[in-house]
Amino acid sequence: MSVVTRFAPSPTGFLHIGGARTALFNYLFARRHGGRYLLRIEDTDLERSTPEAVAAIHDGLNWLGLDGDGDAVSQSARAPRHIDVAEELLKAGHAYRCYLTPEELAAMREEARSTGQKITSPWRDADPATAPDRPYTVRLKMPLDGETTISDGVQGDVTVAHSTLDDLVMLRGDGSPTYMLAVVVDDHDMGITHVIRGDDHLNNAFRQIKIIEAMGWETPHYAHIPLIHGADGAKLSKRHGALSATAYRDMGFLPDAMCNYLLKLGWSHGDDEIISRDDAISWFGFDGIGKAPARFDTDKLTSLNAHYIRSMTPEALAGLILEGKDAPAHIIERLTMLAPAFAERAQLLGDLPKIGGFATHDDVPALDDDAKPLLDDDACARLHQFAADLPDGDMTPEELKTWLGGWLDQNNLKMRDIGPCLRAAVTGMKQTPDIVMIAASLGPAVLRKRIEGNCKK
RNA sequence: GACCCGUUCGUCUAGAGGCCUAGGACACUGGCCUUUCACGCCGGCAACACGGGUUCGAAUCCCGUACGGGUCGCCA
Repeated sequence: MSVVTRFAPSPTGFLHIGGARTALFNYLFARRHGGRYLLRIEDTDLERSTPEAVAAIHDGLNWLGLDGDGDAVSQSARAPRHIDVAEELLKAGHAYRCYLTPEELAAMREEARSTGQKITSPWRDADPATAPDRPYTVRLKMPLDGETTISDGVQGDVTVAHSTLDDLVMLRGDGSPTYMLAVVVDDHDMGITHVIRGDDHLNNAFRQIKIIEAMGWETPHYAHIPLIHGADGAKLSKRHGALSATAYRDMGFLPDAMCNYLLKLGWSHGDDEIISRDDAISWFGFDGIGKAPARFDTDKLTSLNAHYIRSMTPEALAGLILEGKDAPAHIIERLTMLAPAFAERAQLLGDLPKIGGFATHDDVPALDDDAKPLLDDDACARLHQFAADLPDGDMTPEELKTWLGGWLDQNNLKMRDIGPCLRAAVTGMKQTPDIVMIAASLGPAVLRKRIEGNCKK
């Protein structure tokens, strides 16, 4: 049997971080089994669904490399089909028209809540001839006794007594299908074999199964994954910072880091931490998923991001340092050489231009507050001497290091006498990678210009 | 309230009765390296929610308690 999974977000905003993980798990499971991973937009609630939100979700999925196979299905477009199924269930006697008004329902619900009972519509077994002339909903007839057990891929065997299940509404008073009906019909029609979703749907599954059984369809395999919580353990909400996947892109996180982090959040493969997409595909399975909700930890995401930044190519890093701007060939070459060293101290993509900005041009860089104190009169005197003695030709870092060693000996100086002040004058900063490597990459002309510019006294 | 699910270091987790004086990662922290910062390396802190069983032996199995989460919509 070929595996078919789906990610079915409701387009009420952006791609939620929890949704992104659900999508990832669906994607991974499908790929693992050589199956298909589909997308369905649950836009049944037209009032809350917007085209912008649909676009935002696609944007988020695309960023993470989790586009669905083929075009996304729009649930709202399938309403006629959903209604047909409800009619069929009505005809077969599995469903009934319920004429309860919202007010009556509210009262019954309150009553049921206090007694711990489920609500039961009096119309379930009423004589159709007594039906009033007013809008009605179509409800599924739940079995009155017995129980249902779901063998969930993550939760294991879960059993619920039918006596706790109320007759779910499939068609609203205005004739439109509800989510409960729509998911079931769509999953069936799309041939979904494995339903992987948040465990907030676990209880719904028992209701949905009854529609499936009433239609005589095959029940899919379920895997209800635990939700993600905020750092304080509470449900993820706005006060926990960013909720949307793309907000993390804007903050400077890499999609690979995000996927790796999301994968590790609630799923594990022994002690493995850095997991490539290929490994994830070959290792992923429900047995590695924990049952308890996990807390979102930005620190760990950040450390993973730092790792993935370091693994980027020098060319890609150079592009990031330039923030997409054009630069002359010698600058590109310089940045490509320096990039790995810059990457070593970056945690977010936005750190790169801050760290390597001084190398993106040949002008004299401004001194920041930490660098200024390093350039006192003594330091500047040494730097002028250094600039005067420096040979004209370009040198490799090794050659410069050798020359510098000799120069220091001649002048009876130590590296600490020239390193910090040279760094300050040439980069404008107190902290950078190896100054010898930087100096070599800048070349004598730029070095002299910057020393003179920043040591005018 | 009813019904479902869960509970190992601060956080993510390894762990499927003896391999556990509980391992890894992030965070925190001591040190080394060094021209600064970072990386790296070495070390430290720190957990089986609680109480009963079962067993020669339990983080692992059973029961209860506490706490946390989820669901109970003509929302999805």
